Amino acid sequence: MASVLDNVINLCKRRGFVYQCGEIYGGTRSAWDYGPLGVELKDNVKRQWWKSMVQGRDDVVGLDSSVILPTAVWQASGHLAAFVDPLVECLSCHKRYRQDHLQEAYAEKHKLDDPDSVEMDVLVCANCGNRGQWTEPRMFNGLLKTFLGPVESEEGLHYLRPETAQGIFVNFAQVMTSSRKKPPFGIGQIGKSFRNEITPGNFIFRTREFEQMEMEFFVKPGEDEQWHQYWIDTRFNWYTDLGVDPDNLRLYEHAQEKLSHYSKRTVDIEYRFGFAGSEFGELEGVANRTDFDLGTHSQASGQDLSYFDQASGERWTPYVIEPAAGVNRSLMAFLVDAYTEDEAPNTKGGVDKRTVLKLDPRLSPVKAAVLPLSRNEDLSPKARDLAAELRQNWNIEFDDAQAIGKRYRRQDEIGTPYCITVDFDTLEDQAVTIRERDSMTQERIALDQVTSYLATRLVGC
RNA sequence: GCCGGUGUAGCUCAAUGGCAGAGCGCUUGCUUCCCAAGCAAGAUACGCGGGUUCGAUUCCCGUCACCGGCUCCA
Repeated sequence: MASVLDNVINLCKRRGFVYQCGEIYGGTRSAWDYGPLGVELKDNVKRQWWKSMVQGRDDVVGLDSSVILPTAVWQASGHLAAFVDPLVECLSCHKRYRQDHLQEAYAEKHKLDDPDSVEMDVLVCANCGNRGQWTEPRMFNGLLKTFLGPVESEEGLHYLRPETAQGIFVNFAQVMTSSRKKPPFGIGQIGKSFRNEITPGNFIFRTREFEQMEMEFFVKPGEDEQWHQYWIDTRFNWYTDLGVDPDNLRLYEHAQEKLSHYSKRTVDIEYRFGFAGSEFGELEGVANRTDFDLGTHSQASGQDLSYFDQASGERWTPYVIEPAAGVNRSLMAFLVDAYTEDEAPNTKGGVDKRTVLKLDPRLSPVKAAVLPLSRNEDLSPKARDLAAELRQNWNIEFDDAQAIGKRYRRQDEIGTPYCITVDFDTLEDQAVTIRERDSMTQERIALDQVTSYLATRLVGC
């Protein structure tokens, strides 16, 4: 039995939302390419985020910082140390473990204070029961390396960012003064990040190249906990406002001892993707990063990144609340949540399956399709003219191939909210039939009113 | 990276050590055609490399990719 997730993946490949990267050369894992419909959808997701998180708010400004930063940034941020994990492998069954996890588990069980002192030859493989048979630990680095400059040497070693956040922290003081903002305020940014994941997988869910929508919100210490809750709620509502069923969303509170090196508290927003192993998958983490980042960058760079509060005469380093969302993951969640299979009557008196993407129109890759009732020397040009007019404002498809019913279904499948039919009566009454996707209701609208008809219904697109 | 599984058309699946098949989809034409209609025509596949063989999509080896697990978290 194919799951909704399988159906969505299939639809994505079939209709050109997502292609496998480098497929003609056998493909590569790590990344995916977005086709004609995929790029529209992804762009719409990003635009909606930007509108609600940056443009729509007086207390947030935007930024676009670079992928490559000075190596010192990653030194200070802790990523060079924290993104490296020691891995060991059981010589008997070849199962792999993180060495520090094994040591911690052993130390806890035997009430030892120092996990680092636990020798490998006492550790037992949980999978096969073999004791003390391990490979030497190998360091696994999660950062992608590249070499800058004419000669490939260690001096040219740089890293691609594993998160966009650091670009915000290092620009904090400049943005604050040039935009004349003061805490509480935020800096938002959308961009690509890179992580050398051990196992990419679950379609576009985990990849080595991915896109993030991050916002760092700077607040006065002591006010951080209220703001943290505010952003958890605000971000949860963003998904439901764009049509995601709240029953398919949940909040996941990170255990205290498993928090990232920078975080005091993190709450994830997860979606019920229906993965084989774990049903839910993370869309977004909302973290309280405290003053960790500005603090370490102040210290390492020698630049003062604190804020002088004139009202109270105090100087403090802001705390940071970070809602960090995955573009590709949320795109996937919107698709899975919108996917429905209706039953619709057909001309033969039977019932057909109708696949409909019930996407919010703001996310739909195509806003309307213009369909002449049949391919005809009078109807097709008339319809092309209308499509050209509407294209000034929206992404519009024109389709006159094959039967009209089939064309409606094709549009339903990609989530197009409106289908506009030019028929033989149009030549007489200068009006068209507009059919709405979910209700399948039809209205007769004068040709010169079509733009304003759509404009009132496609608000925010 | 390791363990297990899988690679045939856009999709879902057949068959075969000797010319590669279907359904759906797609393209073109015809039909005044409003919810996957009909008729006709057409395009498209054995993941890649090597070996065995007179001959390999089929058997063997390697490789690449995908799926499931380990590790990760946007």
